[in-house]
Amino acid sequence: MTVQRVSRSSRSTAFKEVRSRLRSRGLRWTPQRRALIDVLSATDGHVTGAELVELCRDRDPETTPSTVYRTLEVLEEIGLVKHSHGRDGRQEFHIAPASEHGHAICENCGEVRELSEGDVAGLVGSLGKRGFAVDLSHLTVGGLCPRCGNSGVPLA
Amino acid sequence: MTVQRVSRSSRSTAFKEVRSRLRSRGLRWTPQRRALIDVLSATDGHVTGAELVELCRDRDPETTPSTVYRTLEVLEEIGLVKHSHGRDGRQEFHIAPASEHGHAICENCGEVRELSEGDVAGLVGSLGKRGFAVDLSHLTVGGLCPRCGNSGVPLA
DNA sequence: GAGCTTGCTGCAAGAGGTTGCATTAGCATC
DNA sequence: GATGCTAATGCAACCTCTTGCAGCAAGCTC
Ligand SMILES: [Mn+2]
Ligand SMILES: [Mn+2]
Ligand SMILES: [Zn+2]
Ligand SMILES: [Zn+2]
Repeated sequence: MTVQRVSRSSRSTAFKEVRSRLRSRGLRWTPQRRALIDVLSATDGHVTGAELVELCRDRDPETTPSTVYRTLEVLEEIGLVKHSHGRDGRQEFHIAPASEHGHAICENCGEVRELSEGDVAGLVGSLGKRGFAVDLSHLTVGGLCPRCGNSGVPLA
Repeated sequence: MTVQRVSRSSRSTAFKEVRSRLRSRGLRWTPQRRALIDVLSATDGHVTGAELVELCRDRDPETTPSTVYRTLEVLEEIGLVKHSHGRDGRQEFHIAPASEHGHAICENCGEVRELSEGDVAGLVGSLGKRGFAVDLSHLTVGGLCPRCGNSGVPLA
């Protein structure tokens, strides 16, 4: 009971924040956007665009993909989500993480691990010296994880 | 004249090499594969899958996308090409490079630069210590190049 | 609450790529 | 040169997005 009350109130707080961030840019608060934000707030980790479309359809079967994808763009502009690209290049979304980070993806089993600052410091510094400003959420590296390294036949 | 004769002969040598590499695996030498290899041998740098389909269609308007993409997979298995993923995650192909390498892509202007061993040494080492074997051709990092860093509005 | 502006939605079409399946055609053998 | 095994092709359908456009509706104003 108490738990539920807390989670409900924290969610509606999150809604108000997003709503005002949209409104301050002249953007609108619509049922479709509310539904997507609701879905996003209930997910952990990485979700693909197609998965988000499905999750929205669970609430409202009328959901249109183009609206979802366009809303995701808007939410990324206001900093609520970040996307990266999984193997095959599919989009994956995070609820805006405390810190941006890159990803390492196993090409055999699909396991995703987040990269630490230390992991990427060399690359960021090296490119930085040449004037290239790295966008951490678009730093993706494929390879084979420890479990797949000896046995697996690489896929992607 | 001399130049042309040399380039023709070096190309047909390349054909024979690929042909025998295919045959030794029980794979076949078809007109469609020959056309694609011909197209690939005439390209420099990075080409997208869709571009290759178009280039093949220039030679043979009957060209089917699925055949091209499947042939690219085969050519990658025998080591003739390597693919990586550009911004938006689209596939890009290289004629098998002397050394594998990662890519940095400007999210504003699309410029691609190849990463040196030094650029990625830290990341490869750091992941390596945790048992993750990096596939260099699937190392892509987005960001803003020197020209776009101050002015441009990021796209992808 | 009615009107108005303009952002948003839904639809249809299209781009890039993948997959299952029936048919075709390499190529090894005779 | 004909036969047969099986790999490769072409087709249709599908997946993940993306884009243009006409109509709809959020939300400001009076
Ligand atoms: Mn790939
Ligand atoms: Mn992207
Ligand atoms: Zn793995
Ligand atoms: Zn640039």
